[in-house]
Amino acid sequence: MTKKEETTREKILRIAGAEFARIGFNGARIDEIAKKAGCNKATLYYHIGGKEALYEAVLLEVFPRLAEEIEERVKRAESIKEKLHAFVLSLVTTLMKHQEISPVMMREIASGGRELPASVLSCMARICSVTTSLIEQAVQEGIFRKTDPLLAHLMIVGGINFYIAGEGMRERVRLQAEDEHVCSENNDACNAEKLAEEVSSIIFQGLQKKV
Amino acid sequence: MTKKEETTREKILRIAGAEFARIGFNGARIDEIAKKAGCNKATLYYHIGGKEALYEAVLLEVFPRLAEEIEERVKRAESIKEKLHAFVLSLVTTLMKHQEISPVMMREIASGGRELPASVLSCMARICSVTTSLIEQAVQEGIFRKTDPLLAHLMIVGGINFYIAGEGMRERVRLQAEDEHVCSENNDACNAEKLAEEVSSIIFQGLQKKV
DNA sequence: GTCTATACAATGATAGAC
DNA sequence: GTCTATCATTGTATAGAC
Repeated sequence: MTKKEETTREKILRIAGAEFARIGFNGARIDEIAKKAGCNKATLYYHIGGKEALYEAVLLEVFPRLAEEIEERVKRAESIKEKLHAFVLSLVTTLMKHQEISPVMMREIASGGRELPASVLSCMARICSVTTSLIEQAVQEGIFRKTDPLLAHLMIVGGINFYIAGEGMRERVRLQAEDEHVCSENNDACNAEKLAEEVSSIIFQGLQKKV
Repeated sequence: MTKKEETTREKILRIAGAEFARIGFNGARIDEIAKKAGCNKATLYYHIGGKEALYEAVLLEVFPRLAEEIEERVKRAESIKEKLHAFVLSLVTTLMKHQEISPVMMREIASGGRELPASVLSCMARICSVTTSLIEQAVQEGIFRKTDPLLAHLMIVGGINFYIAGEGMRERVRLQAEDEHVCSENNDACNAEKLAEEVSSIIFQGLQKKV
């Protein structure tokens, strides 16, 4: 194992990821990222090369690996139910580990992926394809009723992203109205296993063909 | 009925909504909004008063009405199943009618609602509360199995938002890879009724206690 | 109410010393 | 590879004429 010291480039990417997640591409400031990364703005430009390149570098640090992992784990699982669960668990685990992805993904979708590098776009398409073809297969086999696979996919992905990225907003809501009885005072599903089990079972049962 | 001519202020708000939806608060430009609204930048400041005020005005144009409508329609429905469907249909209809809301909402959640005016935040809390208490009630009555109401809520809201706001990205994906067989070549669930029926039935069936 | 002109700050980016 | 200093541009906001 090589020496475990973070290079300047790695540190910049890590900080930049957090900043892009917090306030988005347009909101993030090169100055701020450099400062938080403990280096000079010029140093950042030396290593990376500009704001757009920085953004792409951050995304490429995560998305290809995510797509690969999902494809692999789903393939390894056997039944439809297990494949579905593998997909959800894989997604949840990654999104919880890399907290910056959910916010960035959500902003990109909101923007119609207009600024998204093609490389990243194709990763998202791959991920989407895993679920939709899985569901189509289940429909063919008569396990699921006829449905729009894309919608089911987006209920999974959208639900998980809202759940994970939404923690910040829920906290703000809590602070604002301590007395009003608002949602989620006890969100105990916030460990990956539980969350994945819950989501995949809702979708599986919800799509099952009634006998 | 008063004369149906759009005032300058109304036009500014309409254009601003579209711009905030397209590129977010930080991305939107006062210059651009004024230009598209066919007026001068100074005129915009005269009518509204600043970028933040503009943002809040745009949101207040929609969110309170949305929250009210949802509460009202859900209350009018009778069974749990009908209430759930009323919620989803109401949400879908409004989000499809006011295309700018989904993107703005998603960006706000991504940002932890940090820039969100308290007035708007409370609307979102009200909406959230409708589903969660509905689901809690169903759990009490033994219709639904024990579950995290917030998660179910977010699967509905997240799924719908991803579905509606995601159209732009899906188009980009299609353009990029015309030959690759990607998701959603026939998304025929894109009318409000069908979409709502699909979502609410997945959630209802998915949460039902098995007999 | 709407315009022109402009002040003023912030920001992405670079040149050049060390 | 990292820094200081600086530039050019853009973007929010306002003053004042009409």
